[in-house]
Amino acid sequence: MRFEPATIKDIARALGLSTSTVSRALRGSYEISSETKKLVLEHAEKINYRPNPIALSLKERRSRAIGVIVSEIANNFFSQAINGIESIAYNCGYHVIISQCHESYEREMVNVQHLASRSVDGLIVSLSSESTNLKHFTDLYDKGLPIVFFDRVTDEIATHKVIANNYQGAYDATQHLINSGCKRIAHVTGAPYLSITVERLEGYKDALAKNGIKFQENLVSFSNHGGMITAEIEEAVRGLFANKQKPDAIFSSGDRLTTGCLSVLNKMGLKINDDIGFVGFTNSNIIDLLTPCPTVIRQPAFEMGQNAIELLIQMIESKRPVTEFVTKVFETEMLVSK
Amino acid sequence: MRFEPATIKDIARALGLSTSTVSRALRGSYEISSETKKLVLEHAEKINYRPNPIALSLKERRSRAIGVIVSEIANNFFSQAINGIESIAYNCGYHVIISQCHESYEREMVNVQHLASRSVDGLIVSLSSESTNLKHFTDLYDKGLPIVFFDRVTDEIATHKVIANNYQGAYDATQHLINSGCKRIAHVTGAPYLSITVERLEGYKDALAKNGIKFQENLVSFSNHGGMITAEIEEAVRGLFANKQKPDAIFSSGDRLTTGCLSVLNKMGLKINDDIGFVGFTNSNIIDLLTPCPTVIRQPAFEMGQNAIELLIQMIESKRPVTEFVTKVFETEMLVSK
DNA sequence: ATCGTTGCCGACATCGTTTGCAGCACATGC
DNA sequence: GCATGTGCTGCAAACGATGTCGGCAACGAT
Repeated sequence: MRFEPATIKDIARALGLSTSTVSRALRGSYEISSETKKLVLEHAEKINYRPNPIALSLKERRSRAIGVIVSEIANNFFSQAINGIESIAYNCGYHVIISQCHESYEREMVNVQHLASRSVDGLIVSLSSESTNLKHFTDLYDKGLPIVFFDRVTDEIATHKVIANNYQGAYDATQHLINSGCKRIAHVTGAPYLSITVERLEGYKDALAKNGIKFQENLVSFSNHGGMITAEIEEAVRGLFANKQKPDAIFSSGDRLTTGCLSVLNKMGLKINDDIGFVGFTNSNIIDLLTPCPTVIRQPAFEMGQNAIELLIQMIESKRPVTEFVTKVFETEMLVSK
Repeated sequence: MRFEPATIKDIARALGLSTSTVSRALRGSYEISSETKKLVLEHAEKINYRPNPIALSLKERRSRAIGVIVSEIANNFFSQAINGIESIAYNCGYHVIISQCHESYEREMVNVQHLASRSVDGLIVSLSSESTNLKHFTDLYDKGLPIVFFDRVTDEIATHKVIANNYQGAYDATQHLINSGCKRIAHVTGAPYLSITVERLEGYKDALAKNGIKFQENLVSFSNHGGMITAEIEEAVRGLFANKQKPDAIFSSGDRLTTGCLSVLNKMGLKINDDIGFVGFTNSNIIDLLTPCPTVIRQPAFEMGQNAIELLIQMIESKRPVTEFVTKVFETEMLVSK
């Protein structure tokens, strides 16, 4: 079963013209008589002709498609960011191809190859938890494929980056818990190599230091799968409570980690705010339905997505190689529990 | 700035061979000497050669890409279904291109055109709220483009369909509310033309009838944007409470509608189960964090996605036109509030 | 009558890849 | 010595569209 769309040849044959004439007539070239143009346009309309973008891509060596690689779309932050990306791409005539790596290095590598070989004109990437080796990106980037990183970025590649002010968000979260009287604040976070993990950990540590609270290694728990695996979070949280001095608050660093932590605390019968302080990074839009509603740090995901694609399109459409790169930092917002 | 990957010609030139020989060597044809093969393979590896899929698509008139059109990915049901689609597509060598129509007919039409003209080999579609005219699908379908509908389907096109047992899910939901003692059960649902709306409404009505409760028009509220617009739901819910006899329960029919209703009820200060009965269709995975936790109807979204793509791939790879179509119905699951 | 111009159109190459066919060199069979 | 076979390789066409080049008519100007 095959789908056979009309081609420029069909029109040429039907009208006894050459393909070049038809092609020119369709794009309204001045060298075609208005009579012929009319004929061609009418027949094209009649047989519902659409130019084949595959042929165009081959000819023009560009696909007007851009690839997006995130760990999971079932994550409020990413789905909102993708909406932002799409909103701009759509208006600029670009198609967005979304790819999930499910926090796997292997999968990320395969997806990158797949997208690159599908001739995307550029890539927007948030790194997977497992990505320490970035060769699959540098190889392509060095050959000239434009890449913009967002959220989980890397210092190893000099290009545009779009991130949230993770440091400040984490600082604010921690300070908020301290202001609420918490003293043993645990930190549940993602894979240790990720930029977001490092930055948020910094903010957490600095807030503690500023308030004269000693940082304790055993109050930080890294989850390598970033909350994708429920059992991992459960182990992390229970591990924190196995300390001889239990934490009196948790600061969680990521959408899935936050919902995961809340689930586990719920399962353990601990009430947020009453039994234990809680602040988490999340972009969930039903977080306010929880009673009591936890304090959360929200990232402007939509705007971050928009900014990332704007930068990418700039790179793609730039005549000469881009050498000046920006790192755009968006402020986070703390929604305080009522 | 342009990305220039290595081509078969580069290999041919470097090795003093013709492109045909290189092509055959790369695919291991028996007519190429093992010596030449080795040479070609090694050089291909060295310059990191990848076949250009655009050129392949043009030649083979297929793209090994399938398009998915849903209203929004920021919807638990859809993001889970997409994960199911992806899991199978990935293993079968197909690429998934996701497209959102945001419940807009216009947008759906543009996306379909865009995908079709991008030479996708097939389409998996859940209709938008506004789609009554299906010409953009029938045109393509009649020309031979394989399409599988899921979730929101149509009778107008004879093809494979994958749906949940919406009737039974709605029936169970309503029966559950009746069993809990509710008598004036309101129904907050999506656009009236959608198959899911009709089927769920049927189930709701039949459950009422079976229990000797008279169906009342003014207890049903249709939201044309399916919960995407918060204000619309708020108006819907408040409208229901403006009846002289207020409802004592709400049955909501859709992921975003359910979370939307819960938000509005929360805002109105009404406690689920205590002040008002509630059951809703949703695939949210943090619904159990709500206290009290509402009873929900869950669809096997992942499996539905898997089934849809299996059927689509069957159609695509079938030698002769498919004439026997199945409508696969998946049972829903009711998770009763504890 | 010749030249230049203009208006209109077609032949052909191109993008990267596959594939049917042709051809060459060498070996074997008679 | 000639036909046949076989192992290997190259040529060219094709997929759909664009763009460069050149050609052909008809016209006015010389």
